[in-house]
Amino acid sequence: MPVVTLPDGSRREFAQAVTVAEVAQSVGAGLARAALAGKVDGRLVDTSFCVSGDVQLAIVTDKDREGLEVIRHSTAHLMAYAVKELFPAAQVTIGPVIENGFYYDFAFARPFTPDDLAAIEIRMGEIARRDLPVRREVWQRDEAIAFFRSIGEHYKAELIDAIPPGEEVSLYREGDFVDLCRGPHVPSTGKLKVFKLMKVAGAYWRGDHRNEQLQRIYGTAWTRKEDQEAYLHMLEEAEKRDHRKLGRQLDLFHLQDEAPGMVFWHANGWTVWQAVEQYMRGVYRDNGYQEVKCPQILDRSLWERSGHWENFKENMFTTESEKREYAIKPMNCPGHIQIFNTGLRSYRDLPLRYGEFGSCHRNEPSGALHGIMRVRGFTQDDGHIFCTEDQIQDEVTIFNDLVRKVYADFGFHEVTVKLALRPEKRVGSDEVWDKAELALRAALRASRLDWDELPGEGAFYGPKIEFHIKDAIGRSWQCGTMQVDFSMPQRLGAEYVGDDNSRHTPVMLHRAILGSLERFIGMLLENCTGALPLWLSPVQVVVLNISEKQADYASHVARTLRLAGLRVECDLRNEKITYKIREHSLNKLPYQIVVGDKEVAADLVAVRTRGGRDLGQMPVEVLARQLLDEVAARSGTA
RNA sequence: GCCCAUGUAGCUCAGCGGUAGAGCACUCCCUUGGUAAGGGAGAGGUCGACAGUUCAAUUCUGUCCAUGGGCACCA
Repeated sequence: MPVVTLPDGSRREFAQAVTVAEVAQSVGAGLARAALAGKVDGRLVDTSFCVSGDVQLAIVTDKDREGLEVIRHSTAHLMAYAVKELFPAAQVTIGPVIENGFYYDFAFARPFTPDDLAAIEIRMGEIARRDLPVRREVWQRDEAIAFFRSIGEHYKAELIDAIPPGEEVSLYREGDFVDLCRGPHVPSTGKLKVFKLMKVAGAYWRGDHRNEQLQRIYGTAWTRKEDQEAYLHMLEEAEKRDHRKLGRQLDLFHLQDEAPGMVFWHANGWTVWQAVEQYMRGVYRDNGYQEVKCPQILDRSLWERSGHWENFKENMFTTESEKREYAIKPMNCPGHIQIFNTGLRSYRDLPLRYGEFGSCHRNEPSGALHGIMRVRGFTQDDGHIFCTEDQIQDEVTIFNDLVRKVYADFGFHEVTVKLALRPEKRVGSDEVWDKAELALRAALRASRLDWDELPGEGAFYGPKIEFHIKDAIGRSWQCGTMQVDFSMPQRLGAEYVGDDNSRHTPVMLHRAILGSLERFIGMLLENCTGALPLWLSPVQVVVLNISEKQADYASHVARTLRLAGLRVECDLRNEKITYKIREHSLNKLPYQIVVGDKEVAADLVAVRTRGGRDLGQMPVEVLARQLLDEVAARSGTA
């Protein structure tokens, strides 16, 4: 006699075992129609799930987040069904839910074309309208494997083979389509109404590039048509925030065919760069770093000793001269160790912190390049801290706080933190890795940060904390990082004399706050849609004359503001004031000063912001002071 | 590197087996105008590169290069 407790606390008693659907029906016909799944004692199940004992039960509908996930998962199956109907020779593999939708990977002899996608989407709609019931079946694993082999689904057979013994093998059947799946799914295909196929892409079987490449079809699915439209609209809007578009519009930088992955910084972009770099130089200065600068090119033997050659030679640019082979530096750490090694260091010198704006080159795979976010020539705000084991946690904790302060100054408040743990290919003993990973966890806890752990994603010499920021369309990019390294100092012979008067190897912390200046500036642009805060704007103020008569006065105003330390332009073109204002506003120029006869007569300036806010008339000295305050505060501009 | 798509004027894009078109930007002229586009005229392109098919290729085919979206990679 099961007693079912609903989320509102009400209890229902049943004479015998009941399904989730029947419980929903007992509450009301409307709820029964809306039911997509159930949540029994916190576990998501099908509406056909049978409740035999006393449980907490919630009926999941399209109002619930889980309901949307079930819809997306079932839509992935619907797509696989449609693909199998249209292309029986295609093999199905996996089809998970992802943010905003789902994908499904297929093995098929020829590529799916955009026309195929359109046909698949139409067929999906037809199958959905058939309103086929979706039924769960539990199979014996050997039978399931034999079954999928018999219908030519070899990937599915392989997947079942990999399910741990003792775990249930569940299949879902809708119409003629049967798929291995943990579930749950919607009760029938008629629940799937709002979806759209987005794109086709290649993807490796089991995510391994040594395996065959499958074809992945991405789709989006929603509970309501309006939600899908809003999502598609959001994507369109996000395109306008693309840093590549903004870079062109605002005349910041460009890339061209002759230099793939290397940036041409224009005067405006370089001004932004300098504002960022000078700010970071202050961060070095105020936080106990010594700024240094190392050679661009170093002998191959050094990279062999550091371990970089073995791990990354394919991705290093090399050059040779007089029978010596060199590598263009992909990293700054070996250079910093060379500086460390020039003197006999004492434990009293530690922690010793070096910082560099290090220009690095890496021959990244062509497919990895992305605007200025992922490039081949880039500049890191790279630092290395030489310290003792006892100092690690403090240094990492201080760094964690510093990163968040710097990000806040740049207007980033949503930062996700990840901890990448030992990879398969690594140097150093397990004992050393245990120590390094524990140290980073302890520091993260001390900084009261939440983090996700990424097994196998660490650097070859140590684990790393990663600070991620999202771009305009929600892709996550690593910017800051903190890495503990017990190996490289030893490999490159770094030593200090301890208080016991004997030699020790220091620990090395690799750290960057921005990561690469290129990427960080790209993120900045997308984050503010090109409307940079005043302190970072390439041109902060433009002075506009209404007609020729005020040209001298306008020049005088511009000169005054420039002498006050602002970046100022004067626009004396023979154009209407409305025309000039429109153009500078589109260029996101923060402050526009209008001077006409009235301002000349009163010795004032009329000020407006790029957002169209009228700040009225004021003496130019007052304006200068206000703007300098805004620069100092690093705040945004309307 | 792999899969798919794309590459035409400075930018955004249309077009087509018979050697190219729009809007904006640019130059000149008129206009001296008070807070997001005043009017007129003009100039500008070996249609990404190289091969092939063809009487004829920007258009069709192939290779390469680059870009975009994914995958893989990311010290």
